[in-house]
Amino acid sequence: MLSNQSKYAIRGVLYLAMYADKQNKLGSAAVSEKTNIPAPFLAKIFQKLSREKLIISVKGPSGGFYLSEQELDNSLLDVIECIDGLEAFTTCFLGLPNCSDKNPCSIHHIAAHWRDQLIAELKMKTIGEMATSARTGEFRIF
Amino acid sequence: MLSNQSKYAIRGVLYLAMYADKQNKLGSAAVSEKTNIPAPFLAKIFQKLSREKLIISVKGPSGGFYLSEQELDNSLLDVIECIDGLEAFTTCFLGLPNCSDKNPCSIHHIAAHWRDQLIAELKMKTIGEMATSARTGEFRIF
DNA sequence: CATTTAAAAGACTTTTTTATCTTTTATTTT
DNA sequence: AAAATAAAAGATAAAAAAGTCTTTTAAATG
Repeated sequence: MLSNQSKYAIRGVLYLAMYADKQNKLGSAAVSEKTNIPAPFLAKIFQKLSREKLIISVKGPSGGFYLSEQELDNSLLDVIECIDGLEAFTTCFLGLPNCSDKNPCSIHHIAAHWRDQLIAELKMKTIGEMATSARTGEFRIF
Repeated sequence: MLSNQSKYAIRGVLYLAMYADKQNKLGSAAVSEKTNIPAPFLAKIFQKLSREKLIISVKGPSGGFYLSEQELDNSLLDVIECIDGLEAFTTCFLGLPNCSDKNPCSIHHIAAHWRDQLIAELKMKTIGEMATSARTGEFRIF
């Protein structure tokens, strides 16, 4: 469903949201160590995310990555969209070109409804909300 | 979510279920032409399916592939399982090793419910039922 | 029984995804 | 301004998935 890149991106961003801020920036190497995400790969992913303004990057000494209020307001779906795009969510489950509610493929009715729900939920959840939940121990990110 | 192989497998099997039987076997080349699935790739997929007894293969003149009553009773999930396995459905959405209801990842609650429903429905639907629906024009497979 | 037909099996190629490494650029501190 | 630090960018490598081709094996028909 999600590519490894997207999975790593979500985990990396949530780690930053939880443990980094303007005063305490974190390098990709540090996050890699804590989350067991391959370091150079995570660096690439952070590059993409910062280019799309989903995280803030600061070069030089005491530089690193963090999220401000603004970035914390983005949704999980924004992160996925930045890395994978939305094709996996919007294209037919069986890969048929003209599949739709009016002209459904064999598993359209099974899949489409539930997929819409998933998208809706991923769109609602902000990074900040998720980080708060994680801090209260509601779930873990590594 | 599903690999191309699984998508092709579902479409190929449904085509056989609809248009082939013991008297009228179909070769992979014929199915390929009708469904626009790359011919040698479909042949590979049919090999796997016949090895797992999800379709019947007969060699020689007037040979080909078809499904008998027995095969028509298998579920869509059986086809997916034969090709991709069930990992995509059973492993954590974020790839965390110990993710479970008790010890959830950040999107576990969002994703797990959705996925369970999808599995349940794919398990219920038999190839035969799907083929019948397709014949009545309820949906299309190419 | 030889020939023909069609699938099985397996080797091989290409493309995509995943991952790594090196060089460059920007920022801060001294 | 120079040195040090850390991310950006881009080139490269490895692995997996997708797709193709060739040879072998089995069955049926004349």
